[in-house]
Parts: sequence; structure tokens; C-alpha cells
Amino acid sequence: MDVAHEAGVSTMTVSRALKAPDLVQEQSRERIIAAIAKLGYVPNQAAATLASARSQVIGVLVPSLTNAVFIETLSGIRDYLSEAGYQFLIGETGYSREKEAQLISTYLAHAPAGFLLSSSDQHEILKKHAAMRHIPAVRMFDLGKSNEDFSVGFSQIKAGYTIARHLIDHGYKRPAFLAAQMDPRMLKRREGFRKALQEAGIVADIEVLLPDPTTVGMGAQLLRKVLESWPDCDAVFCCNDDLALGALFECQRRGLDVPGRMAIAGFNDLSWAACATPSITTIITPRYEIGYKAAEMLIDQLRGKAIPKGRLDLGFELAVREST
Amino acid sequence: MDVAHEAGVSTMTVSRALKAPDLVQEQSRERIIAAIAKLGYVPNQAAATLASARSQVIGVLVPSLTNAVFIETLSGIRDYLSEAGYQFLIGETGYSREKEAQLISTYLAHAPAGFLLSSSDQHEILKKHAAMRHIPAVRMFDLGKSNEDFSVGFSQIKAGYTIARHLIDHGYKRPAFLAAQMDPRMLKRREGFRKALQEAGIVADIEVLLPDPTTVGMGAQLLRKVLESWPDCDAVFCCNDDLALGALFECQRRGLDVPGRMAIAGFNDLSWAACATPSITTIITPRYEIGYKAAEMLIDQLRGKAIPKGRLDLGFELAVREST
DNA sequence: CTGAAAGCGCTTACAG
DNA sequence: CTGAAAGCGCTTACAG
Repeated sequence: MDVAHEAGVSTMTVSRALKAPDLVQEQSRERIIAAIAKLGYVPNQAAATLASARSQVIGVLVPSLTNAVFIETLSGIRDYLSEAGYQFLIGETGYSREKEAQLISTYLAHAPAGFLLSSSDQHEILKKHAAMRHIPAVRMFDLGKSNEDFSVGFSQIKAGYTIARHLIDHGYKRPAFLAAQMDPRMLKRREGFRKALQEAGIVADIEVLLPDPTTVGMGAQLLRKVLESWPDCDAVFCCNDDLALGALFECQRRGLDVPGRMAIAGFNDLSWAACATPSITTIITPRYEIGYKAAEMLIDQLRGKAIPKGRLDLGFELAVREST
Repeated sequence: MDVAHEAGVSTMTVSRALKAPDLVQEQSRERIIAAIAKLGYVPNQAAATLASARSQVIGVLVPSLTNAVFIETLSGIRDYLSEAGYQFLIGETGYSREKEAQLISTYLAHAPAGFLLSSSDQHEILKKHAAMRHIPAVRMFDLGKSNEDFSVGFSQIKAGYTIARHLIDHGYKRPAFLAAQMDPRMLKRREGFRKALQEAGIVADIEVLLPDPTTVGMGAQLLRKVLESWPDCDAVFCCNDDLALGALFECQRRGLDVPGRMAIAGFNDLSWAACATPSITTIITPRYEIGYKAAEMLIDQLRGKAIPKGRLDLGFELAVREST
């Protein structure tokens, strides 16, 4: 190592000056810092990873990169991890458990320090490796069933329930459930939604679920389907604000008053929800915080801090606006 | 290496079976594959990187993760790179050259095989390392001035010019330029926009540029400013469809007919542009293709393929819709 | 087609 | 507070 030679110390001292400066005499440290600057030295992470058997890389797996929801979660992850000195490898699972397992395998080759996942339960492969090589994982978005593993999110069931209760309380008699992009979280929102309707004695028969990705155009399409099949429908809960925006545009195109003829509720509070005309009632979800807190929980584990508990419920908030 | 022992060959043969199967006898290869499956072997990338002095990781630096534009570019990058067997480290530069240079330094420690950047010109640090360690880089979104370095994108100036010509040709007399998020690409669109107005003998005096990030709410705000200061304005070009959507909502809120009283043009063709009411005239940009082609150009360089030229102009398309 | 030797640049674990 | 030795698990470069 040229830096060691330049500073007149051993490579060990250079290594220590970088990782644990307190253990190095100030004079040595200063000479090392000067040498690093002079030579433009950049430490070789691969060597560090090989020697220490762990890296500063976190494997992050999200369902989709084209969904604004997950992007904000990535921002939260990035903010915490970059502060903590970690990099991350981002993988897109396409909402598939198999794809997620496959990406975990690939990433394992990089000796990641940990994983941030979005599956609703643990993978066998990770259980095996987590036990073997102590690679911790935190799951995001939904809450685990128990405190057995680590998860950060909110109750998708409660969120669906809350929207339905809101619509019922405002006198809507025939609310629809509209969704695209089959995924377990969406199904849980649906579960909560149906539960509230049933409790209120309303038949939960109006729903359209499409497997395709969520887009604004899809929202317009879903609204058309509902109007065709259930002309008496007076409110729609769209599983994502993309769909809600499309539904709003379709109502405008047909001259249907919102919320007079058709109420619209969305989910996530994406950037247009608050300033649409009319503004869109939605559930504000803690997407950024989920990423930030999940990263924090993971790093705390890596650093051996005591973790109070395995589940962190960040909650959500109903934003009542003009569209309902 | 346990796999070598299990298969009764040397570690070298295992290595070859993985990287260059053609060089290994079929029998050996089969035994090695069986041993890998049996033992659940995952190759250690850090060791491979250290030994070969290069990794399968590409450093990708985009201005922002919260902008849908760059996300689609990441999708293109991912599709090409994952097919080619590479991973990528994503960094967010916040539209700052300094931050980009700093991230390059950090990533250099991972011995990346190459870089995909979004700055408008090369960094000193990279020039130094690219020369030293042969780390190639491809720049995305805008086109380089010369064929000296590699870039994939389209002409931002022409795009701005095209929108302005369209507005002029449709008889608008007082078009405004609205933008947020100062960045060099936006300034080039402005340059083209002003040029077209000047050629048509129109004074290009109506513009509002804010440094803050682009959001839908910001679009509404920009439209209010324009109406206050230039009540005779009859058309707005919003530098991004987020802004255009906000401007449309603000017009709806004020009861201004679009395009009768106010024409609105956007940029990028984000998902709502085509299905808004009215649908929004915009420039369709090849975001996904930029990522895909930039990745391809980078990998081709890494594999020593002859690259026809340094600049790849992917063009753009004007989508004329109801809002103008 | 295959293998023995050397080494990539760090860190661990020890000794002082 | 510092350093010499050994080794992490691969690949390179060579020899056969």
C-alpha cells in the first residue's frame, strides 16, 4: 500500500486510521490523511469484503420501480443508509416471490450486510443464509404476523377498512373496490374494505380487479367497467392514486359530477391528490418513513443494538378532501 | 473450495465451468453443476473482484429518484444490465455536479466495471480513473458536444424549439415558459423555446423559473404567477408533465377553458398526459430507451466491441393533443 | 482440457 | 498505540 509507505507506517495503521481513528495516534493519523490526499487513494472494497467476510452493501428488493410509492421508500432508505455509510443494490421483484428469491441468491454473492425486502413473509433461502452467515433482513410495507421477524409498515387491512367506513359515513350506498396489479397488500386492503361494508349491511359486490400494472389510463378503464356493469354505483375506492386520477379524468370526460354523481377515493396521497380539481380523498401512507425506519432497524441489528421489537407500525392517515 | 472437492476437480476448473463453460469437458461440468446444487454454493463476488481487479457492478448516477423520468431510464438500464449479468449501484446526485463527483469517488471503491452518468460533461476524477483503470462511462439524456466521449439522449434544444413552433403555428401569441428544478437540460429546452419565438418575431418575455423540485402543486402555483403578471398570456409550456398537470388543475379550478382561454403543453409524456381531460400536448421522450441503449453502449465497450460512434441521438416526438 | 502457484488488497487475531 | 503474519476465495498466467 503506497499510502502506508508515504506516511511511514504499516498498512495496519492506515486501515485503522480509516475504520477506527481513535486507536491511532494523532500524528500518524495526520500523516496518513495527507498521504491519502496526495496519492488520491481509494480503498478497495472488494478486498475489505473478502477479508472481513462482510460488505457495506445492503440488498434492497422492491416490487416495482415504476410505482412512485416504492420510489419514495427508496429515498428513505437511501437517506438513512448513505448517512450510515452503506451502499445499496436495488432489485425489482415484479411482485413475484420467485423473482425475489432469485434476486436474493444473486445478491448473496456480494456478501451483503443485510436485506430490505418487500415480500410478506420470509424466504427459505434467506432463513438458511441468515442463520448461516448472520445476514439480517427487514420486511417493508406490511406488518408481520408475529414478532418473529422484523417488519416496518402499517396495517393494510385497517387502511382499507378506514376508507370504506369514511364512504359509508358520508352516505354512499354502493361503493366499488377498484384495483390493478395483484399483490398481497392490495388484497389485504380489499379484505378491510369488504369487512367495513359487511358490518354496515352493504353488499360488497362491486369490484374490478385487473392483474396489469397500475396506470392512470387503467383508472379510466376501470371506471368505465364499473359504470357499465353497476350503473347505481355512487363511489369508488381506487387502490392507488394513479387509478383515482384516471377515474377522475373519466368522470370529467363524461360530465359526471365528482362527488355529486360519483365519489372517488384513492390511496397513498401521491403528489396530485391534494391539488386535483376536485382534490382527491386518500390515505396518506408513510412511504418515506417506512424506508427510513426499515433501514434504521436493519443497521441497528448490524451494529448489535438492542431492538425493542420486531414490528414497527407507522400507521396512516385519512385525508378527507373534495372528491368524497 | 468445497465444490471442487465434491466434484473431484481443481478450483480452477470450477471457476472455468462458471465463467467459460466451453473450456471444460462436459463430464466435469456436469459433476461441478451437481456439486454446486448439492452444496448451495454461491460464488464470492468480492474475491472475484479482488483477483480480477474488476467487478460486475455498474455505477449509475441519476439526478433524482423522485422524478418519474429517471425511474423509467433506470428500468431500461436494469433490463439491459440484468440480461448481461451485471448489477448496479444507484446514486442520486440531486442535480449537483459536486455530489456526482463525490458519488463517483465512493463508487470507485467498489471497482465498478463502468459508469452511467447524467452530468452534461465529463468529470475530472473520472477522466483520471478512466485513463488509469480503464473504467468507461456513458452519459445519458443530453448529447455530448463532440464524439470525444459517449452519450445517449436527444437534443434538448430541438425539443424546446419544437414545442414553441407548435404553439406559434397554432396561433398562440403570448406563450410562457414555465419550469422548476434548475438543471442544464431544462435551460437548453428554454434556449430552443426562445429561439423559435424570436424567429417568429414574438417577444419571449413570459417565463417563471423556480429552483425547487418539480411537483404537480408547483404547476398550479406557476400558472397563478403567470396569470397575475401577464394576464394576456394564452399558452404555457411546462418543462415537465407534472407541472402541466398542476397547471391544468389550476385552470379547471378557475374555470378557464383549456385550450380556449389557455393552452397547455408539457414534456415527457408521463402516464396521465394522454388521458387527462383535456389530454395534454407533450413531447414524448425516449426515457426507457436512453437507459437501455446507454447500458448497451457501456457493455459493448467493456466487451471490446467496436462502437460505431460516441453519440447516439434517440430523438423525440411531438404528441399533439387536446390541450393546445 | 486441466492444475499448481502466486497474488489481488485488505482485515483478523495476535504479540508487543 | 503499532506491526508482522496469515488468510479471505477467487483469477491470472503459466505449464503441461
